Amino acid sequence: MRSMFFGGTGLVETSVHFDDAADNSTPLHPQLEASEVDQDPFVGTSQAGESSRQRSPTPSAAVQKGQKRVRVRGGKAAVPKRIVADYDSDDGRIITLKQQGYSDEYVAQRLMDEGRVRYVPKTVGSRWLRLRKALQEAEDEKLDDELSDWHVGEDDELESVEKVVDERYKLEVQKVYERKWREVAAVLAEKLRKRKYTAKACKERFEAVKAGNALKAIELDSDQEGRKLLREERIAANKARRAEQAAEAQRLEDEKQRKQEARQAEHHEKEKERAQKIKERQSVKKMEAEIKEARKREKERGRLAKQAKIAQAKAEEEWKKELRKAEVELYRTLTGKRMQPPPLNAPTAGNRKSKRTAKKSAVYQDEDDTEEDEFGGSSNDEDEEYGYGEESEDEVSAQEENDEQIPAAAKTTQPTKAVAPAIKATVTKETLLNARSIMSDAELNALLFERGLPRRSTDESHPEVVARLAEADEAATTVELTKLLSKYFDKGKGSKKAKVRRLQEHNAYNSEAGLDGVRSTDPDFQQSYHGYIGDDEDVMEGVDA
DNA sequence: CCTTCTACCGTGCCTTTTGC
DNA sequence: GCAAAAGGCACGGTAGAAGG
Repeated sequence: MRSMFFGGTGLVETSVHFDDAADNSTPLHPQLEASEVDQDPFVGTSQAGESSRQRSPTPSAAVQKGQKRVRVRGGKAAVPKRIVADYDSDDGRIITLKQQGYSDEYVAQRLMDEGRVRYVPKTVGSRWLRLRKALQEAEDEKLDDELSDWHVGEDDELESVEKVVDERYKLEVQKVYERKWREVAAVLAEKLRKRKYTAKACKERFEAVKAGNALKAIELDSDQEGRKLLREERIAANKARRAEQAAEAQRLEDEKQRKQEARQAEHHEKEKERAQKIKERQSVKKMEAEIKEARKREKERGRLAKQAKIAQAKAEEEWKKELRKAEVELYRTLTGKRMQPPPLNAPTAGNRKSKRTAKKSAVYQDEDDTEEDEFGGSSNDEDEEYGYGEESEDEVSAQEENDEQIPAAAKTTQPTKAVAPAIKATVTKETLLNARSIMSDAELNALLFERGLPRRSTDESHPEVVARLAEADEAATTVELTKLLSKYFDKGKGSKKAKVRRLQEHNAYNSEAGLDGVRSTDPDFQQSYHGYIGDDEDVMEGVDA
């Protein structure tokens, strides 16, 4: 907008104008002027709140001859001054600063700071507006004088520009005309002292009169009946038109409402979908939480089972100690001699175990005491693991010193079955798939002990031990199987075969591997179980699971 | 010379525009 | 939508011309 400020003729040169401020240096009150200039030149706005009129002692005198001004603190007082195109340096300053985009307030302050006139911001704005108008008029005059010759192509340019601008003005012109006819109707009503005709009626009548096709004044028309009919027709037509307009408006309203309802329905549907999705997500989360909880419970169960197993192993160890004591006591009671300890140089656990098992049999056959020295020898790892360690033997030795009576309880804890020497069992595909295949050597040894079976010999493989246990299962009576199952809270129902299978599974599932989820039927396990792969030779080389 | 009238200026209040 | 700036308008006041 400001680029069009002087009708597009560019910025105004402000320096060449006559500076009446300089010329106003002769003050009305020279002494005051001199003192202010010397002591406090152009400084201070302590009277900023006062109006310029109040500050000006004699405005009329100040502007007499057009150039006199009263110098006040912070510049000259504002006094009426004509707006002319041939402006002075104060106005030139205003123009310059405003063209640079400064606010009225800033310009007013700058004028004061520079010791010029003390205008309030509003006056700066007002002068700026009026100066622009005056300068544009001067510029227009100059253009009309100097640049009235049109050049080639400018007519076409003018026509197209006129079209564009005219388009913008059409609506404005229409509005102005409507206002005009409203005013005509109002003034006419004032003149007739009664409001009889609308703006529209005034306009139509005026145009009809001009065109010469207006109806006669009603009083002068002889066809009163025809006029009446005409009026009724007009009323009916207008009524019909209004009804049509109302119908159209109603139709639009209905359409609008229908669209609104459709939008609402769509929105509702989306909300529904969103709610469904949220519900699904919550359901999945709930399920995941349940799975997590189940896993946690399973883990806890495993931990408890492991603890129970350890407790069982400890109990077995205690039981073995008691058994050993009972054996020693019984031997002494029957033979009057001390029982021979196992040989010191027993090569392997398996060997020793089998020998000891044999010895256990010998116990009942009144064995002599030639092996007594061997019994107190060092034990191997396996012995320690299953309660045959030094400690238990020391305990036995300690007991020897005050062994006067055989505890009746000790006798009852002896195995009811005679322990036979280990005879290797045949490994078959069926025994290889036996649930107990997953059990460790130590666990199998414990099981052998628990079942009162001969200990594992050095050359007896893992699958062979499993097969031997399976044979023992088959050999057991159903009553015995039921008793064994009761340890696992199994009521011992079903056929003997079912009982055997369940016993094997209980043993396996409560082993370390079983608690970790390993099963003899797992392909991974079967691949790693050497006894399973290959022919009979391989089977004989079964290793720890 | 005094009074009246008119044009114009400075300013205040309110509205509109602009920039963020 | 809001605040600041600018614009529009009206009013009070003054200078100066005109008339009595």
